[in-house]
Amino acid sequence: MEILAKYNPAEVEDKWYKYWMDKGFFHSEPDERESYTIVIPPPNVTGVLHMGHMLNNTLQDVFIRRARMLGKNACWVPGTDHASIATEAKVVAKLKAEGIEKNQLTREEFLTHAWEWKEKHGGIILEQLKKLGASCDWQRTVFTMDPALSEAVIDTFIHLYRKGWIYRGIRMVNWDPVGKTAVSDEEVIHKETNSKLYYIKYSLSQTPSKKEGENLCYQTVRNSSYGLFRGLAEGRKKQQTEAEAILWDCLRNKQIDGYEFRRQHIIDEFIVDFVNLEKKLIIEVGGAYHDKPEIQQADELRTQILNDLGYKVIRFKNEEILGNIDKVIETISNTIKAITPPPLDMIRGEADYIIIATTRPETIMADTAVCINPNDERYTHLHGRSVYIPLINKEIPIILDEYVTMDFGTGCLKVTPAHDLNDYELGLKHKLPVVDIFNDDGILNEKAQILVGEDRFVARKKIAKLLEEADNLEKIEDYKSPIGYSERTDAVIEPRLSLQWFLKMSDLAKPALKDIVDGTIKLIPDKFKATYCRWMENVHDWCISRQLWWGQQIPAWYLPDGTFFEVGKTAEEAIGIAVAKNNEYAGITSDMLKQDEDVVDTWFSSWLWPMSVFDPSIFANPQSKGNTDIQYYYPTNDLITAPEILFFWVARMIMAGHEFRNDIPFKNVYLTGIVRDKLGRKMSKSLGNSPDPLDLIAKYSADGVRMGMLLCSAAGNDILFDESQVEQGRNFCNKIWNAFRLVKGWQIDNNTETPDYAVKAVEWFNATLNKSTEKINDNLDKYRVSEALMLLYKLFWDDFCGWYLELIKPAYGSPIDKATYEHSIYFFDRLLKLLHPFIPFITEEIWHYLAERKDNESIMIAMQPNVQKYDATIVNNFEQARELITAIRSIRQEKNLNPREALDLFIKGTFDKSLNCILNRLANLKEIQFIDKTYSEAASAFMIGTAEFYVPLGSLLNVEEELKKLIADLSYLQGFRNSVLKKLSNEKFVNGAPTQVVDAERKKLADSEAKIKALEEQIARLS
RNA sequence: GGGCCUAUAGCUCAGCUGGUUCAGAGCACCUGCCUUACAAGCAGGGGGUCAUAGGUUCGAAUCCUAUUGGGCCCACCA
Repeated sequence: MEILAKYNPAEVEDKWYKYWMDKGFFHSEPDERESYTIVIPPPNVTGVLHMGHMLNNTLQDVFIRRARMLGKNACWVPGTDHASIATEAKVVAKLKAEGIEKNQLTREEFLTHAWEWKEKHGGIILEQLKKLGASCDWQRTVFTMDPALSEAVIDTFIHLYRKGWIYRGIRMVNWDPVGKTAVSDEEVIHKETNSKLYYIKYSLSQTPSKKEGENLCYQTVRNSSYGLFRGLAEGRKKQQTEAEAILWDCLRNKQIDGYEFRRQHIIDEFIVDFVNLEKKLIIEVGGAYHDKPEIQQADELRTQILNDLGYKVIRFKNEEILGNIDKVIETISNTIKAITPPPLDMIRGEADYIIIATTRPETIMADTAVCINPNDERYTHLHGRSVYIPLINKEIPIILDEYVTMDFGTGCLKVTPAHDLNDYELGLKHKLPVVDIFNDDGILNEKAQILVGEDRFVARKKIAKLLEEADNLEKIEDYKSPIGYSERTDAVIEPRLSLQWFLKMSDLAKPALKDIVDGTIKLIPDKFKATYCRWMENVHDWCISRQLWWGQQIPAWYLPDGTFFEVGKTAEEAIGIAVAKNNEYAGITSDMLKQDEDVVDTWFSSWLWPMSVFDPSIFANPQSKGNTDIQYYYPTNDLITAPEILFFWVARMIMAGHEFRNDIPFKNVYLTGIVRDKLGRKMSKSLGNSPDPLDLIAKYSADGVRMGMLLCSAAGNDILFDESQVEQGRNFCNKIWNAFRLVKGWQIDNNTETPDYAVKAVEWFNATLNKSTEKINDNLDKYRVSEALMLLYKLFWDDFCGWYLELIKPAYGSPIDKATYEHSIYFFDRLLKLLHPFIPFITEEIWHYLAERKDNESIMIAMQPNVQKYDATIVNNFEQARELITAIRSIRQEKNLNPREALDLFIKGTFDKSLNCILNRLANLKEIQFIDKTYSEAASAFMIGTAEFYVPLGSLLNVEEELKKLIADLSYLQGFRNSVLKKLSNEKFVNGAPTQVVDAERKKLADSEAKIKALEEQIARLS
């Protein structure tokens, strides 16, 4: 048999993958064994493999391969997701590049293109997974738009609709103007974005012009009276509240011949109580202060100024209003009739506008109110008034709501119910109309009146200019604010009202919450539990419709006039149901009905995944037991996925599991981290910081890449990926190969007796192998994959190669005895089996060389040997010898001794004599003597545990240095002993701590004292 | 703004029930070696006040509180 000096992964990996496939080792059928099932988180059908997939799928493969080797019937179901938005976007882009617009095509034509695209590009990612070594049951490969699975989605829709959980409603949705579809909250990414805050003047009157200097002649008078007036404002307010309220009730309801009054208007810095701007009539309500002469004087001045401004002023005392309101109204009515209306442009005032701050000036045309906080004292005069939208001069009311933050912007908020979620809610509360000025692609429509046909962002720039020209733009500030972007198209999300289908979540969420709370389903790591629970407690209804073509078309039917008719799998079914409910529909025929244009959200198919991959027929009849597959494989065991989709996939699968199977979909959810680059940035195409996994495989082998990923992948923690880790993985594979070459290169001599050292080495490695296997299994059972792998790494590299093989390897050209050889092969075999789930290819390759294999054999279906009992003292004694050898090598290095020169060794204390052969072999010793007194010659002395060791060095010994070392050791030990003493002399400790701990401390004390004694003797000897 | 997680060697991280497996691993680094499996290697070595400040305890990297970094999720103040 010829073994290559250099391991050739590319060839080997392809060879064995093909072998596994040909032999059908990946395939699973239900049998009497315990099942172990994983369903793949289906990657996008048109996606390509990225580092996140690599990590995720490597982990799945490790779990699956391990389960298989533990004798379970392991089944890993692969498949792809149709990913409606992402795929449709790609197809649209591809068509566009060919000069075809989507809107030129019919639905059927478009879908033909989409399917063609899917056939061509779909499943590339699955082929890539094969390169990685994924042991998926490819015969079971599923696609979320396979006919049966699509039908399952439709059945689910119908089932939930009949249950009353799916409804249609107008909602504010996140609109993607590029994808022209609604997206779920989860698909919106909020990014801090640089924008601008526009301060826009909204006029309080239709002709807001203030001619500078016109009123200058009144300046002096005004100042004197105004100050006085303001000083009394507080007292006035209290006394008049009631009277004003009564009067306002009448005026507001246009009880005076339909004339409109405004309350607390400012005219030339005077706050007047009520004013009719059209007729320029001011009504003042007054109280007791009128008696004071200086106030009467001020009032007269005030009236005079107002008169000069063209206003007619009438006054009522509080008592008059409270006494006989009818008479008051009559007086007002008579007065107003007598007034000839002045031209509108005469109306003016100093603060004849308010300023609102907005980041979206292009939506002002859709404003239907301006909102202020009722507690905002700056604006009390605006209560009940209205303003005019600049440029289009549309009057909108000022409304009051505590929702408005007083200290943000100007404290005035423009309310645009059609284009902002909060404004929408505010609009609902205040019964405001909704004006939608955007088309579905974000272009302004005719309702905007101006800038019709412009894109929203172009309109923003243009309107700023228009506002500036009209003197309506106060200022522009730079501003950072979080903006929602579509996850799929990266377009800025436009909040938009539309008619969508929703799924009621409250009832579905309850059992799914309970499963996680009580641990029926375990999250690994469980730090995600809290987040999960909060989300499930505050779950929102799920908008399940998408304005796309690629996906499962919603089975709802509409009458020719567009009104909703009925839900049904087919038009005929819908008619049947509708007619049964209402005989009036008897005349409807299927060709009159039109199916809903929209498809369901992709997750509305993915949430069925753990069931639909096995038996998609159960959704038509949720009571059915389902086929053998689903009965055998469901619930699945582990789900390995990313925490970012915990909510919109994992949680929903749990919900669907309860709804359709009355059972959980999986027992454990292993959450991987996000793969980041060295600098901690998320790997992404746009950053270009993600290596191509296939390039990495080509460079470092699949085994190497798997190993590199796994070494740094503690569950739930993000992993900072660095190529050096993959390099380490490759180096490890190389190490295994070389170890194998060594072992396989030996000549076996049946007649040679096993040397002592080999007997000892075998004895020790056997024990240490079992001990490590136990630890590795324990870690794997707890999903500590990276730790398990690191233990294995050290077991192979350090223990097996560094010590075992070094010990037993015969001199060059000499043969090895049969027993040792066979033991070595046995160890190698066990190591390979332990390693196989992590690095499947090289282990398979070597395993086949290791012994004669039959045609159908493979390490991947071999059983993991059971851990055998081992003698811990063997491991411990060997450990002592190992430390001793290291110490001797260290002395050699320090003293610069020729490694070929043999040294003597004196031992005082406990040491397993039978290991002398090991010392001789690895430390090149002449003589090993046991003594019971401190060694008195010039020697380097050191301790391992309580045993003392001396390496005579004669004149080479540097007494001063040696002393220094010993004294340093001594002082450390003394400090250590003192701390232990302190503990032991503390009654609280002795009484309070568990006896084990106290005993351990006692032993520490005894040991340290023995050591101190020995050190003191050594120091005495040298000095 | 609300919540959660996190801070340990130059880097990436273990450290599980507070106590000799408590200060660890791998990588990187330094020194010496091309020794017949392996320089993608071998042998040896130096690195840390466990973020800061308090507290609980006989005893704290570990538990509590606060502060300060870092991250994530939710909510969006126009």
